[in-house]
Amino acid sequence: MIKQVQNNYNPPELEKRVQQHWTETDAYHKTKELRASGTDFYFVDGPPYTTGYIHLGTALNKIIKDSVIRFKRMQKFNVRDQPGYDMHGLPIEVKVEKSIGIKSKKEIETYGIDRFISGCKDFALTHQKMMTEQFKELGVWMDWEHPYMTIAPSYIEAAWWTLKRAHDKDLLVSANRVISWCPRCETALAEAEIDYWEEKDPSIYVKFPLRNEAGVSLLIWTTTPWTLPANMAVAAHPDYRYAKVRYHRGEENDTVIVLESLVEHIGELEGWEKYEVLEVIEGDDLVGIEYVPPLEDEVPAQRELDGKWVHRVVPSSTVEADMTGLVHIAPGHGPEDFEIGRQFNLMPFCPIDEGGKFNADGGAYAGMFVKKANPAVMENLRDKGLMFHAGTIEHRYGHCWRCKSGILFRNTDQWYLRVTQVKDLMLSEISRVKWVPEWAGSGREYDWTVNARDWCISRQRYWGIPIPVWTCSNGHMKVIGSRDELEGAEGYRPDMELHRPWIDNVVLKCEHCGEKMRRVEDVLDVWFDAGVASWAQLGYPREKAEFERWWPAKFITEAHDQTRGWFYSQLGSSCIAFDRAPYEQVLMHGWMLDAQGLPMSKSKGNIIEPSKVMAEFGADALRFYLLRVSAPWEDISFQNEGVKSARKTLNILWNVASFATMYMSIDKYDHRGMDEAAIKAALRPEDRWLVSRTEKLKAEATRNIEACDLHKACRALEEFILEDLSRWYVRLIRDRMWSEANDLDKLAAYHTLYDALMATIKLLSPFCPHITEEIYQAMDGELTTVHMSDWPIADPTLVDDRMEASMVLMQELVDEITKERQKKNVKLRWPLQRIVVRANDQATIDLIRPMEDVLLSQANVKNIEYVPPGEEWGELVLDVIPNPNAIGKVYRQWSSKIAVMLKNRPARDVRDAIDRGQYSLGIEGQVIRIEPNMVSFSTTMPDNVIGARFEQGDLYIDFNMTPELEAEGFAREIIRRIQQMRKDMKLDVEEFVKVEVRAPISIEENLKPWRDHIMKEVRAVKLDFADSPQGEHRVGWEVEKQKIDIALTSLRMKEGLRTFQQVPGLSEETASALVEAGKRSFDDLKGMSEQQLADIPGVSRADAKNIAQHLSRFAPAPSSDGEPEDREQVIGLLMRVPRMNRIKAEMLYDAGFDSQSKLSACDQSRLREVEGLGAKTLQEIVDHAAAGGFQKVVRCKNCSSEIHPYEGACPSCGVPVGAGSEEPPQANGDAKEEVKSDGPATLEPSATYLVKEEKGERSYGLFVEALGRGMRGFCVTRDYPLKIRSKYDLKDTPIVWLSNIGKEGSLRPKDLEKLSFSLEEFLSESNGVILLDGLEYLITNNSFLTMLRFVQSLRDQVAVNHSILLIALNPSTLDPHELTLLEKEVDRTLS
RNA sequence: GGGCCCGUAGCUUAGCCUGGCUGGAGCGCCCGGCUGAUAACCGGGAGGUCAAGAGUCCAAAUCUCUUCGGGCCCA
Repeated sequence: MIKQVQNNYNPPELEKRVQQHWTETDAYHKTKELRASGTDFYFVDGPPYTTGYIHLGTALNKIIKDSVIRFKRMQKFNVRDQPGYDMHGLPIEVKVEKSIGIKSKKEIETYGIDRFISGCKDFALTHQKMMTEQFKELGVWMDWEHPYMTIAPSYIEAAWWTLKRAHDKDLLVSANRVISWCPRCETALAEAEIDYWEEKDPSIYVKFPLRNEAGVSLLIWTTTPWTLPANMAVAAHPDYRYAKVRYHRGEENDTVIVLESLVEHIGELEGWEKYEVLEVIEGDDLVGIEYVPPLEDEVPAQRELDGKWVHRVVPSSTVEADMTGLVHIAPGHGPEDFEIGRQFNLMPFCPIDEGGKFNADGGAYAGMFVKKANPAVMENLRDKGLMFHAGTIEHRYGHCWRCKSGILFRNTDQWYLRVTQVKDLMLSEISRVKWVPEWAGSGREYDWTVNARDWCISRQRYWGIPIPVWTCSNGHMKVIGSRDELEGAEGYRPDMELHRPWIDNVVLKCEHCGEKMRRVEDVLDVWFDAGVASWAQLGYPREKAEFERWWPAKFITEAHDQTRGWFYSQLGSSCIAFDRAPYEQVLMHGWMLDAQGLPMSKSKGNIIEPSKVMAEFGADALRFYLLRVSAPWEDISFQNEGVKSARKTLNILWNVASFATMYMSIDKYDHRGMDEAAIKAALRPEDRWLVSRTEKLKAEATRNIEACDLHKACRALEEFILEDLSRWYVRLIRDRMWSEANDLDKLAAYHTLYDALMATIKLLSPFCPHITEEIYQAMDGELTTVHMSDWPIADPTLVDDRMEASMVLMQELVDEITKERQKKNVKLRWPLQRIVVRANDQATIDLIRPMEDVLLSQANVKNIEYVPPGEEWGELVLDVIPNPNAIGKVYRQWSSKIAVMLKNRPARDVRDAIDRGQYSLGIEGQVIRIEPNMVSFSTTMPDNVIGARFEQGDLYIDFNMTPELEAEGFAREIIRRIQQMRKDMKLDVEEFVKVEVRAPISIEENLKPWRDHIMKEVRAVKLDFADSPQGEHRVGWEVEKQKIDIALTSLRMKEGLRTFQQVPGLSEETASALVEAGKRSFDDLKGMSEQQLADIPGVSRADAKNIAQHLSRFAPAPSSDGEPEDREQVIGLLMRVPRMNRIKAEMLYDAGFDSQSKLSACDQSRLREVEGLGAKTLQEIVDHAAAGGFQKVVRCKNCSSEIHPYEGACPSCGVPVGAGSEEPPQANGDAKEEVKSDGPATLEPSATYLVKEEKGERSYGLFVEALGRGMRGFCVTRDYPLKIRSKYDLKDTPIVWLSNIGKEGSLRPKDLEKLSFSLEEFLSESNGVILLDGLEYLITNNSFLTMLRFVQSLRDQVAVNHSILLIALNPSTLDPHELTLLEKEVDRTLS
């Protein structure tokens, strides 16, 4: 059965409910089971690093994955969806170090590696769990119970196996190379682990004197003086030209060798007075020249270095033509230097230890930290006269990604994967993989891989996968590929921890020499962990079958930074292990940036937490926003407004569902029980149109998702929901829904709407899993969850382009008519006699004809007429315009007379004749021939007809009113007013009413023929015309400048039904029997015996017993204190609570809250037991009680007499006390005094005034006058504050400017809380006068009711502390009905 | 410094591949309307140096080049 969805779309609540539904029904597992026999689809989750809370980027990542997985499942694929977590590595080590309070590797070893590793493991597991919870909140469905974790033994084994495989292929090597090194973490770092930022460093030019040519030096440049002690050579470009320059500067003169083209520039650095180029030397000729190392005295080790090329110029084409063109080479301190060193057999001399300090080889600098040695080195150079120039430079320098220490280059022994050996394979694999967007592969990934170097996979750390290499003292090594291979080894147990330090105690026996083999101490680069994910998560190599079944991955998706990360590490390790890429399709997505387009980072403080966004707008809105806003591969600059508008879209979808389910549930519509053939035959053109649109949507959404254009799919869905469904189709079928009969016409509309809505939510469900679920369930979906549905497949035979073209035309015509109506100020409620269409061609008319009904009903027009194509509309008034010049040339003397005669002839005759050739007329017996050049013609519209254009023709709209049309217009106006009043009274849609109307006699006559129609539309059982209408709710309306009073009385049948259905087990039939018998509330049943109840027709004995029991349940008071007090009095007391209405108040009374004391001491848990009481109302009661509302004595707004809390009205003048604003406004017979004078009234304290005026002159006048009497003032205004201040000379009176600009002193119109806070603060000091100008603006931005409440509360505060409130208001900006309500709340109205 | 991507209204964006009508939306702003889907919704208006410059072309937001700015990745 179709159930009505809840009234309001409240995402956080809804999403919680839906997630609970999923848990309770085991929806996730059922969905997976349903697809278990489908085609396998291997999705591999890129594992997020477990450092803590997820950020928006992580959220986006999982949202994309979840959407794709859900989509694939609906397409019947059996998707493998194991989530993963990356849990090893330096970041966690650093966090744990911090938490323990230690800083270095030595301290870790003192602390105990075992304890440290346990800490790391705890950290990783704790954060993994936290992240899982957050992913679940996003609505992501993955196999959360079975994530793959890089710390699991089977995972570690897979990494070992991969390394063994590399070893077997001779791709795993140990080598001494220069690599980046973090001196704090004392470990090697991969390029991916280095952060770069601008930093200041020395920039020095140093002279290297030539050994065999005194007085001549090579000039080199460096930013790292501390590398000079390790200098081994100088590189020159063999193809460049160098100059030997003799320069003079003051006393000093010297000769240096530099690049010829840079002489001038270098001269400027040091301010050479003059210089001469002694010789130009080809770079080639410099090669081999020997120099004296600048620090050979300080670093004695320099003298002991030997080799052919040591301290000589070497050739290198890597030298660039900048700085000096000569490069200092220290093979122990730079990768390029190392390469050159290897080429020329220079040893990589590196006098630096692991902690970044000079060792004994560092001579004079031994023990110094490298950066600290810089000044000492420079000092020494200066002393020796070798410092040519010293400055500083700002450049990008690398830092450890975790601890931010500056990196160094050291040469060390590390383990490498020889990626360079498989590079060609990797490149060809990249070309084979499908990348989205295409350039992610062909551009980025390809370029990155082209530059690939061997991958240093060893780290001198603890928390990582231990490198499975064991060596013996004779240099033999063994690589372990699985735990089985450790079987029997000393210190090995099958269930042991495979991490350090435990694994380090496993000792093997060397197969070659029998010596003990120990594990090398290093652990693996954490990037390698994730690289093996696609087979490690399948348990390979242990679980071969799983691997055969799933591998390789069909689809992966990560952000663009993974080009060098996961995309690459997977590709590399897979090419090594399996000779192919481990994935077939890669979607590269973008990053989340902040609103300014900058990356979010903790240091910038611009992090936006997904949970906060979800709490405000819901996960669905966040998901929809992120997927819709731009192409997946583009970065998203996060805008709160965007999420808000996504929410709005979903809200509209919700409204459509609410609309559909409301009527369908009332009519007990059963979609599956329909006679399809009969429905098909009954479809109206507009129904077939929606069907066509729906089929197109299915095709478009499918195509776009399959192309990974998720944004396009979302946009198509949004467009359909907003334009086709909500703005158009729902509008078209309103009248059909509202009809009472269950005829085929209505069922056809239900059927169409149902199908379209069902298709929409299925198509939307991968993106917004919650809202679609709730609607699906309400629409009586067959399955446990919407996510078990099959993906809708478009039926092209139902697409009807002609119908769509036809509808586009209808929409255009309706728009045109609406626009013209607006210009003429004729509301849509007023019917028009006819429109006339003059189409350019017959085809256009043929498009309009089938949809005439749509056009007429939507434009509220009675008839449509067509002018045959090519002709003019016959009713256009044709005028003849004589051309006196032309006439005068021929008939000079008669020309003016001819003109007059022409104008008086029937214009159509004249034109027809002219069209045939000429027109003749006679003057004084002469025949005058009028030639075509003597006249022209013009047309004008008939009276009250407006011409408009549309794409394919002209349109004439006849605005002439007839008494019949006018009557209908008035009828519709009255209907609207009554509907408004029904709404104010919060009546149920199905409730019946009695209506009394007073209208001017002419209107009354007009209305009489429409009486039945009005009654039907507003569900009235009685409609009378009376001089003084009586009823529960009375309102005076102004309709077309005529006063009309309407009074409404509810029959309260629905209310009664609802009340009686609260009795457990009471059927709807029995409840209506009670209503039939005139009973409306439990009160009406009180005192009745079981017998008396049973005597009511339709009430069985069992029912009677049931009712009696229910009544007695509420008999005892909730607590002993306080006797029940008078029902009306207590109800009156309750009615003052905001959101309260009579039903709720009665319920509370009946539930035992029947005295002032009980109410005042209201107990929340007791209140919660009262069935049918909403959380908000409950809160209002509690707040009201807490504020002493049930005891407060207030003053009458009318006569200022005291009113006690139990009094519903003023004891002296009878004016009712203002109640909660949800209560229907009580009509008030006694009109309040309206002061009609222009002079300033004397403002009385404790009063609130409403000043009705176009401009604020009077209210500001009164305000200034009050200030003049010494009162403190406070001004709230929409006007520019400086202008107001000077115009009224407000001096230092505080002014709050209502404006959206958000500057100081201004207040956004939505920020009511701030406004009321400022006002309260002002009022709390002492009494004063407040001018509130700009209420209209506040109403526009909030809502009328909110502002009414706001005014009420302000008024009450003003009354209490003898202040004055002036409200300036332009009455024309408000609905008369709203104005009335407002006037009732103030003490006096000035106009 | 290099590679890739991006730059269109105050903000978020469509259009660019494949050149051609008045550059299209949403939010925000201003004005108006509607009222049994309604703490909604609808219509209208203002707002554009298509980052800048040059080139190709009859014609450039669109193609090419240069410059500037932003992001990612590298050096």
